[in-house]
Amino acid sequence: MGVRNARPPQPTLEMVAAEAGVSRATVSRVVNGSPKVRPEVVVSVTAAIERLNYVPNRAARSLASRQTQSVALVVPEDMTKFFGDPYFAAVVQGITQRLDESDYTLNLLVASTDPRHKTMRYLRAGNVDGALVISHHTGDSFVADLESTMPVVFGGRPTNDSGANNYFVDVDNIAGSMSGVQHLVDIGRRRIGTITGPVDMPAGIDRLTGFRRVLENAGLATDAVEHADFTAAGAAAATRRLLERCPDIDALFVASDLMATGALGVLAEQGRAVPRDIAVVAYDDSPAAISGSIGMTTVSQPSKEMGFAMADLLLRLLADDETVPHRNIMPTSLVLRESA
Amino acid sequence: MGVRNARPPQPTLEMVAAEAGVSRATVSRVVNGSPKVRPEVVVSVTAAIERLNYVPNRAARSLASRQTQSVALVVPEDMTKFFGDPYFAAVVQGITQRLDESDYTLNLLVASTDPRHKTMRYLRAGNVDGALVISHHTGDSFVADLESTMPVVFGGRPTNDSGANNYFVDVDNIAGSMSGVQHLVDIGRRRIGTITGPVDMPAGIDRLTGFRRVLENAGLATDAVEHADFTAAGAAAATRRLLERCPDIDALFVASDLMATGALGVLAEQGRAVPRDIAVVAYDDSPAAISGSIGMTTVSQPSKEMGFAMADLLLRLLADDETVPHRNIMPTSLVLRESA
DNA sequence: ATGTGGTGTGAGAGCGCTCTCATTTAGGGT
DNA sequence: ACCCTAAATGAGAGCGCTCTCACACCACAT
Repeated sequence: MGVRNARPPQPTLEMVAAEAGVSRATVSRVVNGSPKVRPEVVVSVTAAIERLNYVPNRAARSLASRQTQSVALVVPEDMTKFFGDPYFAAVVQGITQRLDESDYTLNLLVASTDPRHKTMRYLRAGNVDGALVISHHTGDSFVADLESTMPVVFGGRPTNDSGANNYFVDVDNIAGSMSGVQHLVDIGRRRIGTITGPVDMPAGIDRLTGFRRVLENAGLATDAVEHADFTAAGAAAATRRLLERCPDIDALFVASDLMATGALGVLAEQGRAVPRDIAVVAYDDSPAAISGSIGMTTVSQPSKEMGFAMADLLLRLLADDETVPHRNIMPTSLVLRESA
Repeated sequence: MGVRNARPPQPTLEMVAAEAGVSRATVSRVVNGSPKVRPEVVVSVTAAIERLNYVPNRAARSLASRQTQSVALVVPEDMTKFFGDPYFAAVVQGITQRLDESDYTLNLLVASTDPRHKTMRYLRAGNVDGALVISHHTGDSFVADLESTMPVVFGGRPTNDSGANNYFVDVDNIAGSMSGVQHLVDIGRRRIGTITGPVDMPAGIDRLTGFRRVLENAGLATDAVEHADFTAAGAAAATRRLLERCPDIDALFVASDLMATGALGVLAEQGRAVPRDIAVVAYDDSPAAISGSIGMTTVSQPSKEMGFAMADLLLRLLADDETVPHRNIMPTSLVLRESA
């Protein structure tokens, strides 16, 4: 184990109490902002804390209070995917924004392939009071275990939302994708293809459903579908397959901005002009939508606000707020740029 | 505070001990893999643990052992910057790779503007056994406090590396940038400009120093310098300034791949062909170097390996390994692609 | 029989905090 | 003067674990 390179020991509550000439309990009250301490005592205790540069020990505190004041963000994806997609950046930003207003801290658990087990142990070991889960797949069974242990809020409708007792924040992905695809129909496109997200994720499934629904309503073919994995490279490959199979498409609905960057690359490479030859509508309205040489028309979802809402929901759950709604469905809107 | 939505209480060591008919101490030994327990006892205790689905409580453990088995990665940048730059993704990946082999967990602290204080409190509250710091700036005084509290390993030479008792992993940024700039000289460019990183960061300063050194050796002008902030947008603006001030440049050394994407955008926009009109050499060899339409010639640094090395160094420090070297300088190499 | 030296196990004292009570103190009311 | 109440404080029992000892036990040698 090792003796740890010698460090000056941190001051304890006990020491502060001695310094201030009061009991441990009183110092604890001051630290926790209890109203029932005489003002002058508060002052002297605060001074003692200052003098000793005291910081309460988290382990002791959480052992005694059975709370950790921290929450986890569980992301069942590998690092590359997590860092590669600006969508995650936005969500995390929203989450931290809300958390910064509280005194909870965030624990990022990007649980790729193997350490799924390790992550669960970490969570169950009482390291956090609650969890936020984003980008979960059908196969992610660990979620059920998690929910029996602590409050959980999902980003995106959970795959097993049968009981309706899950808490989650989402957009109406079907309506969102419908607005995007409808736009393609409205501008006169008739042979519309799509690059989908993973079909083991609600966001992937629902956006595909929206696509189909619009085309069926319009009496158009719905066979130009290729699946991808929410990565640029995966979308590029899918786009190649699609162009090979359906060379006649005049429009493309891509289930995320990041994937659209991949698709646009292939389109350029094959000499298909956007939007003239092929109009493209993407999804997310993340920075990826405007980083390229051509601005993307995309279904905008308030990713950052969703992160904020998730954290807010969880915090209220942790505060035993009885009034919290189980689901928070946020609005999407179509943002028109150059690609369609 | 709230009573926490009722959850089945987690089993404790005590309960496992009762279940297995041994003492707490023995269960503790089994859990911690002590060799001095009779094999048959190990079996029965393990069975009891399994039966109760026991997971040790981290708070209690760390209170008693004075260790947390987790380390922090402190990044004094805002979220957007952190998520925007693939360099960070690579480093984090390397860190987690090393940590996954151990039983330490990572705590990501992306400490933007305000919560610097909050971060320090978190760290000093004994939440982690040690810290990794990347992307630190001259003004980041909190680092000194940190070092007096726990072992710290830096990614990149610390700004105050006076005492030489800091631990860090880095590349020779001066030599690295020299190799890149020298290449520009070697291919016959004579009016070479640079977009630098922030000059309050060693990586920014050193890469600029390398730039200057090569040009001075070659008897070329070193005035075509514009400062940026390691973001694509910042670099784009700097490139515009530079082209305005020195329209005659025939080569550009950009201090990071991400910044180079911004520079290339401006170059394209202004109709300067790369590499014909302006040859570009970047730095990092991150995915950003190959994601664009033109492959970047770039100074490759082993970002992921550096993350791995940082974590490795810290873990050895935590294990009281006396033999750890204070600094680990890793090699760079020039990767030739199309941009120069 | 007695001693000697392991080796596995249990008892028990904390780790630094919170929180329930009991106790003290001050302030009315009669 | 008295009692009664309310407010401020302290004493002390844990929270679930680790870790130091002391002890019991079993060879094996004397």
